[in-house]
Amino acid sequence: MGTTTIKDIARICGVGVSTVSRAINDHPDINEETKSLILKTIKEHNYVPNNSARNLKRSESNTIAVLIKGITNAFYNSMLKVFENEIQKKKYSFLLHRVEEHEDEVDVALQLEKEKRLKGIVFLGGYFSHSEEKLKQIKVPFVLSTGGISEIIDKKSCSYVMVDDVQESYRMVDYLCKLGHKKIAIITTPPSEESIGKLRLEGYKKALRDNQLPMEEQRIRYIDNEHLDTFSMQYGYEVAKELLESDVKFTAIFAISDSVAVGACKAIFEKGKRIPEDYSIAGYDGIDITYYYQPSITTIRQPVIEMAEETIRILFDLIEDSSQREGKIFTADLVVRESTKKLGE
Amino acid sequence: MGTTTIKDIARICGVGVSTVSRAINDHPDINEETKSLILKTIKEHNYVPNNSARNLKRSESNTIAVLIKGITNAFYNSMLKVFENEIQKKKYSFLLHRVEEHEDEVDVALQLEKEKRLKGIVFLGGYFSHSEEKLKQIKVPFVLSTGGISEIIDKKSCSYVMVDDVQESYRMVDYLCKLGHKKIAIITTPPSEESIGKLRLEGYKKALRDNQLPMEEQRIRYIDNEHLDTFSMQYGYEVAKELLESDVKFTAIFAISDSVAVGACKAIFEKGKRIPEDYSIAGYDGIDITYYYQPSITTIRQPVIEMAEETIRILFDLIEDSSQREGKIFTADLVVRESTKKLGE
DNA sequence: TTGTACGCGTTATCAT
DNA sequence: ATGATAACGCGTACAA
Repeated sequence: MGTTTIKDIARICGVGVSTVSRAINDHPDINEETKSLILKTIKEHNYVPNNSARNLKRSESNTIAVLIKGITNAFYNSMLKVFENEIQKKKYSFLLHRVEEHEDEVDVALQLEKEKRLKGIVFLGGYFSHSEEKLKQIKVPFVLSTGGISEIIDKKSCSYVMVDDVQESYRMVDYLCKLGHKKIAIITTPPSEESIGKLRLEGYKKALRDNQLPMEEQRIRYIDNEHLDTFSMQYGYEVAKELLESDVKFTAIFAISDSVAVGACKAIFEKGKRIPEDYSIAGYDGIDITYYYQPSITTIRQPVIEMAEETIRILFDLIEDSSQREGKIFTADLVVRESTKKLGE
Repeated sequence: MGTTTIKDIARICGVGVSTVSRAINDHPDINEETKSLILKTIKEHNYVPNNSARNLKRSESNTIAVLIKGITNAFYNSMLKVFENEIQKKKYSFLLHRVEEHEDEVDVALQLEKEKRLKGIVFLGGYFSHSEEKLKQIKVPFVLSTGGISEIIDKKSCSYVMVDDVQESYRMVDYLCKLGHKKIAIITTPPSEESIGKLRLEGYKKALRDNQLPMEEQRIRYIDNEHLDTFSMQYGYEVAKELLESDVKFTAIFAISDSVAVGACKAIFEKGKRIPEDYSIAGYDGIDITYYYQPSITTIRQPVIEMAEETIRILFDLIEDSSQREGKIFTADLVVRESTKKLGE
């Protein structure tokens, strides 16, 4: 014998398979006694229904999938908690699926949609750039959440919840300018990398321009090394170290993410310099460590909880009211902490 | 029409379904021309095979699943990378599945085993406590990796890779004792919580005993609040704050995890105290931030890469050579950094 | 090389 | 309330 199936249980109980099915799925039309008998034998024989067969037969499920690319980012966790709760509250079930870096998230979605008869999809994170044509293939409601949406995508064609990365990084750099910093370095991703770093760099450039500051290529910093995760502390450390050892002048660093900022801080401390007395440091994301780091780090905090709530709200609107697509751009907070100070004070 | 199936493709191409199937699955017995015609039409019509049907029909797959409980822990990521690579290298496919806190990981495994015809399973993290009887139900090879294995489980009955949490936390506390600290507080999980914290607390107690130091209940610190994640920075912060505001004397804190240690540091700084001059702080896990924090934090570093490699090695041994169960306990490193110092120096 | 027909394990429809 | 049976979409023996 291979694995126990519904037929085995039926045979053992001396009933038909449909009766067993009824027992499993809490159907009304079934005698309480036979039901409990069946349930008992199921336990005894360790019978586990085969999900593939169920999904195949079922014409629909109540599953919402959350596809997440680059699970590394710490703040996804708080969003996931919200998703989980809200989805459960609505009596749907929740499926978290991690998308590998090299995979195409839309392809994965398409597969899952068929395999699990999804009711809805949330795309979390990642730098979303897909042709409209491809997105059209997705037949169930979906929402793009967090993470820059490439300009390639027509925002009119799908639902999304995001912050404007260009504007928010502009906000930070502008703040540094207003503090009197004129030589602001940025630690960003290499140009070859399709990522949110592009957008944040753009905000940096725009802020310098608006503040009539020259943009020096020398102060745009990155390392092009595929073995280095560009959103890690180590990356920030390495890049900042190179910067400090060069003869490029600067009084502040804007790091593309909080983790990178932390790494940069370490490099600065190693050179015997102080923060913010010698250099001001700013991050982006608003993860826990910025509050707990010593000194605490100035950052851009995305309203992750609210964004997650809005994401799921929109998704359910789409599902239940089959309403129109809906997009929302959130404003982030500039959280001023100890790592930045007015120049010359 | 609902969704396109293999039949539709067959009809469109004017061939039989089996030919289409052969094209999809790279079977040898097929004419190159018909194959490319089929592949072309598949693309054009955006046909996506239904995985549920495939899994149902397939008697076996080449999938290795990694079940992970409490995805929060940062160092799981490095292990996952290893798993992913090694599994790919062996031409297996990799399935990551997150297990919710309230779910039973073995039940999930049992389901997945049937649904996906798994070849093997890795249980990652979590405080593993299941009856042998339950584990016996899993028919495919599996390895328990990282995370304390409850004493309930007979280690002789399954394969595992782990560090001895009792011994390693003993190592750390013993080190603190040898530095001259006689009043060492511990920030741990509440007794109600079934977790790895129990084991680390045990090591703490044993170390005090062996160093002829009295064990003061007052110095065993925790907060019993289900809304607080006990492995978070915030938890460390809150507990340390309570400790500092009590009149309990101590010169060192051993935190149950690095994140907790970071939180504790913050609380200490807020009170205007210094590390390590006023208090020594020690963590556990060896995550990135301990190196980048200011001051850098003394910790126990688990050899995660090696452990991951060993895990996958054992699993493949089990699968391919159907060899016997195998267990390995790794020794962790005591990484001495700036956050701890000899008392009175 | 290609097509037909059956079965994978389950749910749903229809009798009974 | 219960049981037989037809799908669900795919892979694969087997026949051609």
